[in-house]
Amino acid sequence: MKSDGSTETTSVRREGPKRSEASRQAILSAAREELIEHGWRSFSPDRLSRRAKASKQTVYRWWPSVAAIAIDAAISMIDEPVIKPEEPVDVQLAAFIEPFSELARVGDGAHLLRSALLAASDDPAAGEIFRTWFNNTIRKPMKNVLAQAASKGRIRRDYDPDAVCETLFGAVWHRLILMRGPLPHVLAMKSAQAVLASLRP
Amino acid sequence: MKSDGSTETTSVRREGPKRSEASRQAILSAAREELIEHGWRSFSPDRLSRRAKASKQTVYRWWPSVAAIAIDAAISMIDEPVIKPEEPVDVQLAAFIEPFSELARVGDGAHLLRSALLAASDDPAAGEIFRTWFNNTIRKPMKNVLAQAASKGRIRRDYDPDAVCETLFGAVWHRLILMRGPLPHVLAMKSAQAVLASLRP
Amino acid sequence: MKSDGSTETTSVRREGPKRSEASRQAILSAAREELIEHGWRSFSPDRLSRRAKASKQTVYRWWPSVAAIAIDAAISMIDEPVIKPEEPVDVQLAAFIEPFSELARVGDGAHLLRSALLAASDDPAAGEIFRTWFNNTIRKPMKNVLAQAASKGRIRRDYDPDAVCETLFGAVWHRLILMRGPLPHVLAMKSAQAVLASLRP
Amino acid sequence: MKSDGSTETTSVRREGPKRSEASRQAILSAAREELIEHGWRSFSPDRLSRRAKASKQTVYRWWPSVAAIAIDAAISMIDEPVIKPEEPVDVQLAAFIEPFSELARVGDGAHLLRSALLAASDDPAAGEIFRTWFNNTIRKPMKNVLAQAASKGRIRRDYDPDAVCETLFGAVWHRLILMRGPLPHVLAMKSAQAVLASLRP
DNA sequence: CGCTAACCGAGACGGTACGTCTGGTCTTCTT
DNA sequence: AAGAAGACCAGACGTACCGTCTCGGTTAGCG
Repeated sequence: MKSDGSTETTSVRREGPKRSEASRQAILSAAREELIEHGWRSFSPDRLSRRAKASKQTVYRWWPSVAAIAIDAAISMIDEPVIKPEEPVDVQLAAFIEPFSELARVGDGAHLLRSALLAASDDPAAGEIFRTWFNNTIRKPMKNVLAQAASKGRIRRDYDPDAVCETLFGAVWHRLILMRGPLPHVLAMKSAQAVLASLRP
Repeated sequence: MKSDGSTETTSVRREGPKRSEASRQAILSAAREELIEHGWRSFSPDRLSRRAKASKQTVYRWWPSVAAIAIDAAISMIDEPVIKPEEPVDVQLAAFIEPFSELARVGDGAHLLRSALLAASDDPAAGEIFRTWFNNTIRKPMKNVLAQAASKGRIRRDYDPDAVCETLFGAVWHRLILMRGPLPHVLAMKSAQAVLASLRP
Repeated sequence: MKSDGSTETTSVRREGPKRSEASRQAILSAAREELIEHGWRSFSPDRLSRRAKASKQTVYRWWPSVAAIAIDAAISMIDEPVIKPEEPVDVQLAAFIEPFSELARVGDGAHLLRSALLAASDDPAAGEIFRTWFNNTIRKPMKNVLAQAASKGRIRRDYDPDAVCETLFGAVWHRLILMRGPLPHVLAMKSAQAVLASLRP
Repeated sequence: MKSDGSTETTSVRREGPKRSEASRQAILSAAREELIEHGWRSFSPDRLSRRAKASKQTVYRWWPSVAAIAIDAAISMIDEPVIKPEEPVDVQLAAFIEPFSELARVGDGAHLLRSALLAASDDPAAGEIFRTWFNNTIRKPMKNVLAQAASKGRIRRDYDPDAVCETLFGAVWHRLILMRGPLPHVLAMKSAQAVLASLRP
């Protein structure tokens, strides 16, 4: 997630005070608490600014929408997947899901995650933020893993990488959003193995 | 959208201290329009009752929550899946997805569907309504189909029916909720075949 | 306050296509309680009919407005003044005020009286009902008393009867409506004597 | 009715986190119109804020109750009585009533006045506001006038100042609230003279 | 070292929505 | 025909929230 944008080397002179990092953190932190307590539909800038002891002006100055805050707040809690090329393919695929199920397991992480996904779905612009992040963090690396596997002959050559991604994460959304069920540790491996089973060369 | 509407012989009839079917239909119809125009987060009982020319009292009298209305409004647009036991298993499985992708293809059906899913996720009680419907309409019949297929030796005996359901519909949710992408006609068959490929005996 | 209530030997009898006296009494009685509890501005036909176990239809059928009910409910509690021609003029004049201050002294009578006066003032039509009653019960008899007194030479011949009435009851309204003060027993006599003092022949 | 209104040089200025005087005036002005058009019982914060183009929040922020607004709106239209000690006592007493009958004579002033009095009677807290104003503006100054007159031997020494006030204004209330009659110019002097007649030394 | 500009918390503003209660009307069923 | 019951549309209730605006104070860096 692009948070501050410190690359302003060109002509746009930023005179005077700079963005308060303390305020930014307070708002994101308050956002997490608010999303967990009240959910996405009742996520209100008013309560947010009150809880963060920040003025509404400050909130509106730095985020394009409340949905963007929700996504920002949640994404910053999801670790980057750690892929080790030397491991078997199923383990590598499962590694993409791990950060999600890990967050969903601790405390009210599932609620936070769900709220952010709802925000991404509700607000098209904010959804674009999420999709960009998802593409960079999940979809592209996964494509690489699959390409590698295919070149080694582990899976069929006529596989559809997007369909694989869809299937793997579809199960996550199904449990998280619709079923409000848990994301047990084994889910990642079971999904990965099922997908691979359908891709046997 | 309007299914019967045949009773409107005179101008605007009221039928006394019984629930008015005309009012119910007007509210559901207005709900569909509101969800499509404004989305779930801005789905307001105020605007709904104004559009339906119904009093808010009437809305609150007959539905436990706005989320319940959203789900009611969407579910009533989803046709029951038509399963023909004599057809191949992949066709039967695809038939469960068909009603969804069919609705998503016409007009703003996708938006309506997405809004209802958000409602189901936002409001736990309303989510229960959706889950009950999903269980009766999709999950249980699908279990029967799978059991039949297993008894005929078409698929492995150690299959997990919930995982199959999860995988099949996960792709739908992924496209509908997160990617805001289309649900092309072939998706149903492709998903069904991929799932079956992983269940080869 | 409950005037009949004795006929309720069986449960709740209904007596067909005549106006139900039981219903009328129940409504008036409930009206008194409602006016005392909630005051005029919050006097609601809804609560009234609920408390009286009468349908709103019945209320609207027999009274032209809620204000009329309030006045009806209060007036029926005010005794007719008892005038004895053989007594001194000041006693006779004071006798007109007595029923008011008597009602105001018992329980929440002052509140009931005040509410009815507000109703009479708020609703012009209902005000007319009150004025008619006041004219017949107070103003005309008082005029007779004054004419008698004048013919006996007790007061000046150029008195203005309406001004006398106005002065006597003005003090009552002042205390009752604006000051929310008590109407002590001596007030009637003091007012009467003050008025007479200004009419000495 | 509009007293200054001169500050509106630019279109509609807002002046930040201080109370907006423009808003206050708009609300009081709208309140006067609403009270005249609909009376006290139908005086609704909803319509008031709509007419004043002010938000309901703003109304509730600055007034403790709707009744308080009604009283504020009316009182601000009643001029302070102008008492000249060198004039006869009856003229001085009449001067207290003059501002009331003056307001009642112009346009719908009587309706406005009546509505405010009903508000004062309906709401005990708001009534207290009115009583405080009445005490400071009418009762205390009148006591001074009477004390002066008594010390000069114009009236009896054993007069009751509250009874005098009650009698003088009782006639006003009687006409204004109950009889819905006019407050002719002569009323003030006639009442004053009648009261004084009963106080002859 | 004072000026200026962007920052910040605070909060008033006109609006809209919340879920509940009420106002009058109407309809059905019961007596 | 009268009455109890209650559904209906309309809209008021007081509170909470929306996004915009203005205030007064603070802080950086340029002149």
